[in-house]
Amino acid sequence: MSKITLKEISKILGISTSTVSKALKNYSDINVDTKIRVQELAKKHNYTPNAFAQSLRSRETKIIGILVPELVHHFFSSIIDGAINEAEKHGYLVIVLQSHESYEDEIKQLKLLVDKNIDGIMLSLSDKTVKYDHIRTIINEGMPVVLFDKITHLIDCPKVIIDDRKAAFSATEHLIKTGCKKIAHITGPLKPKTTIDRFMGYKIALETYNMPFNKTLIYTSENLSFEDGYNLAGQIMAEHPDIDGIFAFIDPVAIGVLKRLKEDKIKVPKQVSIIGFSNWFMSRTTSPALTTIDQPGYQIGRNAFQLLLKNLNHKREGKPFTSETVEIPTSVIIRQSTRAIMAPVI
Amino acid sequence: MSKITLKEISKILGISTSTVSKALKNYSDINVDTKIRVQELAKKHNYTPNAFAQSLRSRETKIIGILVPELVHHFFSSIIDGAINEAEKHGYLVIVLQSHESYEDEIKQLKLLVDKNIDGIMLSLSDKTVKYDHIRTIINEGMPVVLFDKITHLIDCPKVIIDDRKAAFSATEHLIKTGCKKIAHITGPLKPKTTIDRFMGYKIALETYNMPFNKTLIYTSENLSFEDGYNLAGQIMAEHPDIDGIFAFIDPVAIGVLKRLKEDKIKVPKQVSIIGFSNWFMSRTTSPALTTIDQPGYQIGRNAFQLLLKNLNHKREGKPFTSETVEIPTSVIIRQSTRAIMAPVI
DNA sequence: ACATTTACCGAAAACGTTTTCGGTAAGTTT
DNA sequence: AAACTTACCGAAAACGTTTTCGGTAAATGT
Repeated sequence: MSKITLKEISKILGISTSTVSKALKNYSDINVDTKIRVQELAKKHNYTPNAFAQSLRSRETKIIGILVPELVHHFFSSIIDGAINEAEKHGYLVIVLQSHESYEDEIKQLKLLVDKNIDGIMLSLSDKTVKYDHIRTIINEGMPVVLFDKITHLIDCPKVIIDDRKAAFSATEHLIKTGCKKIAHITGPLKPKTTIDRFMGYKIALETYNMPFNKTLIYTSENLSFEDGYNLAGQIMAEHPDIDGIFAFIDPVAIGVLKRLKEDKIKVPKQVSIIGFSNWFMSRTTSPALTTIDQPGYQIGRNAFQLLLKNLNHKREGKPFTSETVEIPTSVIIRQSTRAIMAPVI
Repeated sequence: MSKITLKEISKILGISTSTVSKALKNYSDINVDTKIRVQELAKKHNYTPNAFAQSLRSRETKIIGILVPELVHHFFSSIIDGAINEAEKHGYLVIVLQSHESYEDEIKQLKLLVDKNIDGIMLSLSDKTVKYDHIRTIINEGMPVVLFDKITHLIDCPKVIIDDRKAAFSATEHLIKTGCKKIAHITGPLKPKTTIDRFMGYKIALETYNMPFNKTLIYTSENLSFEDGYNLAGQIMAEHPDIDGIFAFIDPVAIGVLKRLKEDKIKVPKQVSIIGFSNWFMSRTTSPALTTIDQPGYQIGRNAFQLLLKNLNHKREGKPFTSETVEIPTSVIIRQSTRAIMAPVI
């Protein structure tokens, strides 16, 4: 019942396996009649080449790996979605792994992928990763690697990113332009680059619009959770009752804030405007719906695979790897948790 | 720079590849000194066996495939999360594919997996799938397959499910027990088994509690979207202003309903109770937070892999496949969109 | 009639591993 | 001293595919 091989076909037809192989691949030095006989028999028995044997010879699996910190996450699953679909178009399958934001796991999972001889790796770094030799080693051994979203510039390889600083600038700018005078920022765990970038975007926006930067307006959410937002909102309004804008690191936190403010009878956006980050699915379902920053995960995944593919081809052709960085634009999704724009609308 | 092989080790040490192979695998007919020499050299050069070559011999890849209708979906990504983690524990990697709810894609993706000679498949059927020969064929050719969530009993293989009917019964029962007298049900697209099961659970609950079943209280959401819920809520309240409970097929629909009722100044749960299904992440972030049914995706994934593993082993040992069905229990997550239980609490 | 081209096919090696089946040399038993 | 173990190692085949390099026979050119 199991699959037929070249050898079996050759035996049935009384010809050599080389001829069968060539007939199926339409080599020019095979008689048309022979080709037809072979191809018909192959079709009849539903011949498909044995992938192991092909890989063993070609040293290619047509499988890539993708390692993300967490899979159950709208942003990352969108990226994977984009990558899988793009990969499929080019005949590649995708193994998905998670580092669970652990440096050790990241190393372990990468080793699993390398040992399986997959063709390339798409990688988003864990928050804990601050050393990069494990990745450099892999690249030096000839494995094409593309970094996306959680990246470091200390590794020389293609990268796909969004400009967090620019996006955070836009978010803060939106609050300013809609009339906010005193804006708090809920930031994330200290180390990751995204935390710093979003904070910097916030700060630069204030400076650009000649607004004072006040350190006490920075609050930290350790877990980036709904609950964190809920609790911090209470603290913020207690310490700074005159606040009129909050820029949260990420949507769930913003939604926690929103819920708390509503419970405390603080009008959103009349008294306090709220802007989130990431455009999670649920952000359009809150009341009022949450203004936020859209991070196009699907496109990031698509682009990352395309960069990977380029290097897969380079490798096959013996060319050196590229290491370009692609920036995917973000946009402000204006909903009802911020006030209407005051400047004349075009 | 690339990986060292048995042959190269054997050349360096001046012994045969067979000896090297056996030394690394601790065969008893190899001298201890030789073993040590081989193992040290292997470690020094970071030897890892070539996976293709192993697979070619053993006919095993240690890779499984998982095919879901959509990846970007909290429920499915949780399932995949559970499957990946469980698989990893047993040395398996996971290729993820999507059918995008298309019958043709399902066939195509399954073929990709089969052609790659992966060891087994975890599958959740697309909504469009009503014929199952493509799956039966795969199983008959010896591929271990496990069905989960979107299943059919017309295929003889292991299955992991939740009892939708029972869960829907509990949901409706909860509304009844908290005092609802006239309950509408928003159902999904007609064909899928889940739609029918949840509808049946609703209906049976009504009958059980001697409440009339009224056909006009059944509304259909084609897209199972937030927007559908939003719009249907308006329709429902217009046609049945005296309704006091709504059981929605799935959380986003319920949240759409919630938002609309709030906009229409209808008190939830005072005037109308709402219960959803699936316990999406966002359901605890709404105000009032949504009462819903928890479907433990992670556990489903875990269990499905365990069943698959059992058959992977059976296959290796030449035993026939099992075909047990595991039911994962659901639970009602009581939040604020339904009233407090009236009966004495135990 | 001989030389040369063309058309077609197959042997063989290679990818890297695993395992069976001997085989040799040393040591042990009668 | 002959027979027999034991300890250790290697040759070889197998998994299935791909591609190079000839090789043979027929067809064509002088």
